[in-house]
Amino acid sequence: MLESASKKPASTRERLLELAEQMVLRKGFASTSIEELIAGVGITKSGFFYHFKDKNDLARALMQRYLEDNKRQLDGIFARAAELHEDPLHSFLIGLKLFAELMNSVHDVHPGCIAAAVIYQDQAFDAEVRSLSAEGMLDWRKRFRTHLDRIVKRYPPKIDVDLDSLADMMSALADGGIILSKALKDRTTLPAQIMHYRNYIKLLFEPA
Amino acid sequence: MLESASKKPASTRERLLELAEQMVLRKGFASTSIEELIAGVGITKSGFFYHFKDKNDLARALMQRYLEDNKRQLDGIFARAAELHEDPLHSFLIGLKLFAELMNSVHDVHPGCIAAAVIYQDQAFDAEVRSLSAEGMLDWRKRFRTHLDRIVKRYPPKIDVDLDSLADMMSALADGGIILSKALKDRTTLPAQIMHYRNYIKLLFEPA
DNA sequence: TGTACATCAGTGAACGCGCGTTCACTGATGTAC
DNA sequence: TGTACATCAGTGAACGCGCGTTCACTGATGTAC
Repeated sequence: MLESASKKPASTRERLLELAEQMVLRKGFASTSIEELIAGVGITKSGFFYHFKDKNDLARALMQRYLEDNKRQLDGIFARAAELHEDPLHSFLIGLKLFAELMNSVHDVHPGCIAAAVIYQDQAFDAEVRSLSAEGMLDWRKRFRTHLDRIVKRYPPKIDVDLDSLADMMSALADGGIILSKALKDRTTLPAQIMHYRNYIKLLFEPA
Repeated sequence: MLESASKKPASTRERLLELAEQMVLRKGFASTSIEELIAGVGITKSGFFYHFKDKNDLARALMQRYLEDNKRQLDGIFARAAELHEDPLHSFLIGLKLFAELMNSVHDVHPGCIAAAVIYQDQAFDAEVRSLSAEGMLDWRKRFRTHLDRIVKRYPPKIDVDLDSLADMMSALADGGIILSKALKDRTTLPAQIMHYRNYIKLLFEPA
């Protein structure tokens, strides 16, 4: 209530994107019809085509918006974690805990990851949208890899591991955890998987 | 060559399912048109409706076929692993290695998991198909949970973990690893994630 | 061994509906001089 | 301060095409007696 009072009213374009995201995550892109979308937002079809040149343009905007929100969230979490502890391993572990908590608190069941949703329908999108989703995955790799590089300088791992794939593991568990949570309608599975990643990092790097 | 010589020619129904699986994994269910499907198999549209009562019936058959193949594969792998070592932890670790190797060998890039594909388009399917995909996830949980229960009896874990979510972690990493591998067009990411799971299990249970 | 009937694996034509897209137009607001 | 023009955020009607589904029919093979 307090929050919504402080929000400025969303633009038509923003409301289109918001509703489209929900629909794409629930039904897939092809089943998300412009017709249903505009009915939900309350404009005519031509109004839609004023905002987006065609349906693929909507997909592109959706991906971009999603990736930006995503970055903002992760930046916030790990900036906060860095404030709370200066050691690279411990600040990373704190960040992962914060991430798990965030995934636990916000939603009923996590609505899903646009980048992952696109992957299973990628021939329905143009090349630009597909490469955006790949970029998103590589951004996560780079982001987590940076933490791991700092950790590995101070803490030798107990098992030799490839750091890129260890960074990727976070994406894999997030995407996989979301799928489990949607399939089983259980909001706890995603945070639980993030905490397993945290355990693995602990066991791998934390001295005995 | 040798293999294909020993194969009996696939039935029309089987060829429909095989092609439909590829198409669903590439474009999503809604974009997989009956029209394109029958063009690929070489029958008429009415021929399709002889085999499947409607499009959802195709989806149901697809899911069932996928889940059965899946079970057969995992049964084979872990039966073999049980032959190779009687200790529950070591035979599980062997099974995971075999699993990673299988995922590395078979495909160019892993084509995808039907159960995961369904999750991001679930409102396009009827309730039966959705519940089949949830059953698939629960089958994996039960399967891996059985191994973990036997392990935990002999080896106390170094960190207290919930065994259901530790079992789920394998599904999460498989689904997430597939998404990564499809997004980045890199066949190594899926087996790499399975090996990280194996590392985690080792670190968690193996005595120092 | 022949005939009658049933089942299997389809064909061919037609259906209506929803979809994405286009195009000419409009009323309200902003900007230049 | 008034007029002219431009931009913004849409409307309304029409389009054709592809889609899933239905229905009456068919030729080849299998089964009963």
